[in-house]
Amino acid sequence: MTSTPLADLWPTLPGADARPEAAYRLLQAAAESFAERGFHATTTRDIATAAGMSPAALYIHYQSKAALLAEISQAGHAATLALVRDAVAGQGGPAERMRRLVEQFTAWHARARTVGRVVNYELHALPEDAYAVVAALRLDIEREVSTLIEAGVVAGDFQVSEVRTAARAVTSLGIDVSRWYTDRSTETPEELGRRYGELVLRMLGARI
Amino acid sequence: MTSTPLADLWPTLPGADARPEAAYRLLQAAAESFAERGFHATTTRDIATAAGMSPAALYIHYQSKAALLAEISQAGHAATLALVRDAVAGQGGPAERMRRLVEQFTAWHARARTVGRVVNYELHALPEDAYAVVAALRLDIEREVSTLIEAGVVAGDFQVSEVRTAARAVTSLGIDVSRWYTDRSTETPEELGRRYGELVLRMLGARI
DNA sequence: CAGCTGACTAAGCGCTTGCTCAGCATGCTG
DNA sequence: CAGCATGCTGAGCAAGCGCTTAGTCAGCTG
Repeated sequence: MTSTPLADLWPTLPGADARPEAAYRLLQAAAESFAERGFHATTTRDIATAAGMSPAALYIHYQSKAALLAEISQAGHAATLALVRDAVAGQGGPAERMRRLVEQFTAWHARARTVGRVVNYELHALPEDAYAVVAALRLDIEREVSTLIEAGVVAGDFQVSEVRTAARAVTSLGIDVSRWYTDRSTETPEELGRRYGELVLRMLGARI
Repeated sequence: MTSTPLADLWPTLPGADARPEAAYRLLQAAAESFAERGFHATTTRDIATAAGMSPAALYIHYQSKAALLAEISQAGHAATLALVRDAVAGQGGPAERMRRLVEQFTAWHARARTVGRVVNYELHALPEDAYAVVAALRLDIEREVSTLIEAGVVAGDFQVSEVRTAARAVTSLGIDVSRWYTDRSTETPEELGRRYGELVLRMLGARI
């Protein structure tokens, strides 16, 4: 039904963070429904039915419909930030690290487009406190990208006149992938990542 | 309250297409509310109140809440396609025309971000027939951009390995502007357009 | 001035929404 | 085996939804 690797985001095996399998099924159902129809067009009956239970069962595992959204959004943002930090702190010069960042950032937004849509396009539906957490994570992501571009400029590897605008363009390209990428897209997430990596390096005026 | 040039999209002066001022106020209120909260989170009471009338008055001017969305979406898409066609058919070589296209496409998505958000992020809420119209317009936009890139490649002005991917990236950059651009953005729409024009030309490997 | 029209409102209908609650089955614990 | 916690369901409540209806009123027409 979905190709989203939701399993990557939440532990399902027994352990400290383990939760009932039913709670996991609810997360999955909620993410798919939020991504397809949007938060407000999704009913608790939709989610519960897709997870194979009655609407009342949802409230045993989560406080509210919004709590499900908050959980998905926070986990998705945390995963994205981790991915970005990993690339920025990686080996090689600024150009090499930027290429890896874009490849992985892009591939993630294609592969995990279901969660990606919730992460990027359902922010306005978040309760205020969850929004604050998520907004901070988004700022961190943007800052990591800016820092890497700055490093490339200082090293003479990039030629960029406005670092903030360039950082916006880089993250923007990746984020928007979650909007348009579909099952029917001919490029694999990894292929798309490589091509976008190439385009971004040229955009930043990298000497290759 | 809003900086969106909604007035550009619908004739308000007396004439063949003129409509009561109240109908125009409803469009404006609906566009702002759909952009801020999304179609499903917007109530007919929200729209009517913002337009300074009772909920029932909405139905004198429009058949349904969805009809308002369809009108906004179709007018917005038509305006964007016109803008793109204008740039593609303009004077100069492929690079010069591409620069103008990106400048104007980007500036439009910043300036008309309210309508832009409805256009790009409320597609799923459109009735089926309106969606079909709009989907065709979106395909035309993508095709126009692809055609221009193709022309640049043939002329030896661009160096692009995958025309479709490059076209996606170009339109994607512009569309996503309507998501993140706000009143508080330091760049004017025109400044942003010029900077994005520069970035895109480099991305396409243009000899400048 | 009567007759009519178009723009509008107050009231509310039928339905769906998020969420609650009393009760039931299952399986673990002493 | 009693006692109890856990995970769940069926029924349903209060609130809010899109939209309709009956009726008001200003302003134009003959």
